[in-house]
Amino acid sequence: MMDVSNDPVSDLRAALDRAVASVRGGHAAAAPPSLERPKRAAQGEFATNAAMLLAPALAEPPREIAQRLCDALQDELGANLAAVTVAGPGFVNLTLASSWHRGALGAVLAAGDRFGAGGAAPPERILVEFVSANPTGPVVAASGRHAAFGDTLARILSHYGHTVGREYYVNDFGSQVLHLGASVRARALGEPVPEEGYQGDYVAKIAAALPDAANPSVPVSDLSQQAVTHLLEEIRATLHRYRVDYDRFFSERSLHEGSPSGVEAAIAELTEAGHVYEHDGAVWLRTTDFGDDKDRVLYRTGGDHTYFASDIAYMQSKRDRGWERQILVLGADHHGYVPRLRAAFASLGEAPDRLEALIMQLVHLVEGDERAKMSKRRGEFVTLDDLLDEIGIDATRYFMLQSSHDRTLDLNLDLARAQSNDNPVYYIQYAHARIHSVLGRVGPDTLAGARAAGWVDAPGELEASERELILKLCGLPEEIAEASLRRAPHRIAAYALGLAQQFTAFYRDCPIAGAPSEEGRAFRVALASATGGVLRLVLEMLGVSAPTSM
RNA sequence: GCCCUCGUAGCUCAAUGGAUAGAGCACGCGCCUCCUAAGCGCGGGAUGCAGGUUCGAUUCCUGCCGGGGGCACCA
Repeated sequence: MMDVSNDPVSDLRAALDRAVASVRGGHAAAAPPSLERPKRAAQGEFATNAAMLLAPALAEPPREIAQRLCDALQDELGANLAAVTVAGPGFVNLTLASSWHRGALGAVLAAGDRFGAGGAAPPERILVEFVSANPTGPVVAASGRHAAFGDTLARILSHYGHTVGREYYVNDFGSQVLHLGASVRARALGEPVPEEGYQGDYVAKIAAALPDAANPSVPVSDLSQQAVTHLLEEIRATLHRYRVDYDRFFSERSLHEGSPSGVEAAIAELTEAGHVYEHDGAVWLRTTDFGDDKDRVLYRTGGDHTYFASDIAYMQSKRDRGWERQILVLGADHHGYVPRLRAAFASLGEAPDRLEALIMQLVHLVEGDERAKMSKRRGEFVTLDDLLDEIGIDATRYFMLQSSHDRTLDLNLDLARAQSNDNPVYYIQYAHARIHSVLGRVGPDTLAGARAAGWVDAPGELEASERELILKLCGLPEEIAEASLRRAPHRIAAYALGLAQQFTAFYRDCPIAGAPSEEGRAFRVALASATGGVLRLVLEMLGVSAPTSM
């Protein structure tokens, strides 16, 4: 559970709940009341719709209920409440006193790197599988979206209190891999690459790197495995450069080894549960029992397993290794596959909602007026490494994370190249560097003293941009919760930009090193320090570096 | 044809039932004796169309239009 004393907004919500309880008597509200930041400054620092929600049950005008709620809030919050008013159709607007803001800053500083952490209720063991591109070529630029999304989602869920694993499912078994091997062999011998093969120049590089490439006594199937191993190392290195590291690269091949193999064990379990039947010489899973629109084949006529069978065995493996929830980050071209996966998951006796498929929309790399085609087989693609060389790791990660995963993303290469300094990520990093610079100016003793000070009883009113910045900082726990619950890393990208903007406004309005009083200087140093810490925290979640000078 | 998904400023994106829809880029005009001008201020500009539910809809529902994707004993 969240440590309530380190989340000022949670404390405020608790006070609101008590006030609402005293007003509503025995009546129940239709929904929990909101407590949110209004868009306009004239509407206070927080607003609640509680009175409007209570109106039907109490059969009274919302504004009258709101007036009683104002009195109850005044009793709850005492001197920490500067103003409370009824507005519009029955909103209650609150403005907090400077003592509240000072206390809130103290709570943020006390929380440190744990600010906004641990809200998950209950914490779960969650496995996030992402990218999982076939190991038949380098990582393409578009996979950078999947990689950044999956990785940052994992970081956010982890901060929120879940136990999170990252896996990459390696399709190292089957005909695509054999095509790769045949292509490498053809390149090594200077022969034309087969129709079904891979044409890219990278195939020639692999051929040059593998001693057995042209050796006729080494069968193509062995060569295929060597090529996969080689490519997998490249993939791992590229993703590591992109700050994406996995707990495990899970081999599909391993599901076919041993006796019984993973696939055999999975199908045995499904058979035991009565979901499997034979028809026309093939073995089928009755996925229509769990919402799919047709049954699916596990073993084809002739005995070959389908990829679906391997996928089921992999889901079983995840389950048996103790993962309570499985998140799959899939490409838009796989969404038709989801109903059968969900049906198979249910057939394994799991609650269907514990398998979540997040469908990523496409990334288009735009160059000039054209969308670059990215086909591995034709060798016409931009690799993730190319993109990182071109616009940098920080800009790539931020750009990929900026938009919601269910929207298509056009990444304009010309723009990214020409205007990389205008990317929002630099603005955020600049705010962080500036904080570091200012804090260096005041010296370590002042900094330590400022951080340790208690602010609650200090006199004096705060400047508007000081209050706004504190409120922005206080918004982090809620953003973490939203980003976690909605699987929406882009919220954190938007928050980071907003926080940087709020800091810049404070920096403009309020001299830090040159504050008029000693007490005010210490307070501003503490505020800048807290902001730097939260910026570092969110940049870390985004996988973007937090430079101390620029 | 059927199914899924997305349409918000010129462009890239925010906003999961709240009040006058927010940023960045681009554009126009102003700001460096001043803790980093990679910055700040001011200005114009947007919810695809039509209904419905609601005190209140960018948000939920229906239809239409437009983009993307999917409808294999392929991988």
